[in-house]
Amino acid sequence: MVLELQKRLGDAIRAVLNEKYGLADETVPIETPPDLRFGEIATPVALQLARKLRKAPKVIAQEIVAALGSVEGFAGFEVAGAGYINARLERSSAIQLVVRAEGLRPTAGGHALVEHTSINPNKAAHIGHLRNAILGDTFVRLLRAAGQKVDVQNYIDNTGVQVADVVVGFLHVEGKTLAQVRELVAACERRAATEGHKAGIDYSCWDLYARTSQWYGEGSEEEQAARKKLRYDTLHAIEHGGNQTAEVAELISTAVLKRHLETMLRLGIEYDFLPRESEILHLKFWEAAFEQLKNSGVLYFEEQGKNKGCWVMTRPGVEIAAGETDEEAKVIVRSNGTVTYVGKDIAYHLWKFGLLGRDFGYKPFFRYGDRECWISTTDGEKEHPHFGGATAIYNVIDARQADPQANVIQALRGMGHSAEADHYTHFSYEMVALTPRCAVELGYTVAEEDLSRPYIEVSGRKGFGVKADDLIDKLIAATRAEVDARQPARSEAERQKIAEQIAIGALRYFMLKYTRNSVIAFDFKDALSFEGETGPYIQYAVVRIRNIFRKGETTPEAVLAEFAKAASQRVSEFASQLSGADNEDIWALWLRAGRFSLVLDQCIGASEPAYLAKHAFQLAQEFNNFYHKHHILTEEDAGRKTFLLATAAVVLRELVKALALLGIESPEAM
RNA sequence: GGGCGAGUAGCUCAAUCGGAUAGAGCACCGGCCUUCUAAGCCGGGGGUUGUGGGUUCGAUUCCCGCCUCGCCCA
Repeated sequence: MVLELQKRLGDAIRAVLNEKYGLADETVPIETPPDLRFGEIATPVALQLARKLRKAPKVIAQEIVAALGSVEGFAGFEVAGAGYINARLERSSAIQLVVRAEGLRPTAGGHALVEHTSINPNKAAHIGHLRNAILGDTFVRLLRAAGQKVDVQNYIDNTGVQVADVVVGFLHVEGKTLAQVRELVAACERRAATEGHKAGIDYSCWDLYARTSQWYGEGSEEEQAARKKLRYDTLHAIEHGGNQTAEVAELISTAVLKRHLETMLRLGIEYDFLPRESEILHLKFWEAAFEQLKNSGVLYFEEQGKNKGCWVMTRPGVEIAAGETDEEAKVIVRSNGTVTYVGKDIAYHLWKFGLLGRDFGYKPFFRYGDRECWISTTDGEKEHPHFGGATAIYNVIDARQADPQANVIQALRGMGHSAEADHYTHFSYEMVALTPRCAVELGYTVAEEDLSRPYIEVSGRKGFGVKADDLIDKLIAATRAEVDARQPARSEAERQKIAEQIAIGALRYFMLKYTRNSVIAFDFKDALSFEGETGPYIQYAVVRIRNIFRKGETTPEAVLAEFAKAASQRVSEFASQLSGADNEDIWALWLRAGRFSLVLDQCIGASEPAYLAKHAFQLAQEFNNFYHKHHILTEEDAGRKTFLLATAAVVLRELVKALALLGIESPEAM
């Protein structure tokens, strides 16, 4: 409702500016005033025009208001402050728009591809991965709510150095054979089925990875050199494929990947397709991309300087005189012929936009009940869904990867794919670190100089961090204890379900309340909090509303249907329910409820889910205020009671909708 | 050395393209459960927005210098 009326006001003012002053295409900033006494929508447009028109801002504002006349949906306009134009809405018609949930749908169409999670399949997922997956999954939900077709991908680097390290661990630190690793993987799966995910292969790999990383640095210089060689020989064997080492890597990475999918499923996170590095290598994506890069002149062969013998990338705006070399140029193919990570990433992104001319093979990998998650393979099934060929892509990748991401975009642009480069979004976010206190609490030894720092970076290599499943378990245990105390009459299964809903709500909200470029200094005290600005606070507001309808023996749907039917005859009654100082909070609540499409628009425009998290919290907060001030079920005036019930019903609908987009369920009881 | 990000209340964070009195949560202090659930509500103290300049009718926001911290690259 608010978005629609903002747009209408902006259009009306632009028309006035055009007619009255001959100003075409003037941007009209639309704002929300700091207080309801200034109206509901405002613009400082007169302030910015003062110099151009050489008139006092107040005079311009008055002229615009006079020329505006009446605008549908608005009760009036006034000039305030230094020259603001404040608009007041026609409240009774505005609430009808809110009841009907009318708003501008953001332009639908387009095929978006969101890549998130992308955990190295060599150890258990940790809290940093949770932030990535929750941000990505929430953004997928937002895009879909805006009417876009979205494919969700989780890129799997199953041939990288991290996987190689656990393979070295199994084969050379622990001295296992392929058959023994196969048996271990199977044993872990059996044990995890009965003992829970702590018995999973990802947990054993967590420790082994840390041990192996340490092992590389131990022993004499000769031993260390031999171990380093072993590491790279293992990596190359895995990349090449078709040998026992690669088979171990395949076993481990596949088993760990399955665990990751299970962990994420606990949070309601699902994927459509899992493209793997092994297929990017074996299906020779790079070779196809290399030809295109050479032909388009993006890559050139360096004849001299420190990058002699490498294929490097031209840099926009950098002129290299004849005989000179660009020492800062990005190396894509090293002088020994190996391709850098950025090179392979360029090939992969050409595929994402349907520009590579090659495709993966596909086979089903993981079942979500009603649908299948597919994985890449060299020889796939004949019948499969089509992935790739997107018109817009979003890569949920942490801020440390900003440079390589920029390099890929630069390569696409250099190849002439400027439309694709424009629709390539590095959905960047900062890391999740641990507070020193939290690290000490977990039993890690923290260096003296680190104790005074605000946070310490987690490190999989050191085995330093909080595992995702451990955190989820801890949250469920805490919520379960509370639910058991509050809901003794409910069944075991019901209590468990509610506890899980609250725990996941707390976790997802915690990861979404911070804007993306803020480092989260993780602490159990904050993450296990269920009060104040948290998921459970919002869920609690939902439960309160549901209780009102339960005790009132009616439903939100019935109330809203009746309300909508009678609306046209009751305009003046609504107006009186919403006027007067005592009702200002009720109007504020309706207004907040009507902001949804505006917030959705802003979230997508800024790639920032935190705005919706904040919106949901504010709506819940204003509802709690309303809840204490107006007692609905004991209201004696029937018309008033219906009006209050309709208010609660609309807030319920908006809260449930917003929570669902944040991936948070709304419990029946708490 | 170069690049990117950050610095706002005791702590953790917001602040819609430069806009009206810089807002929340936590913590602290004081109230509110015989009512639709207190995982809640109300009230209170808390700020030279790192620092020095500049642009502007107006700067937490934009520009320049400096300081501190983090990350990436060489």
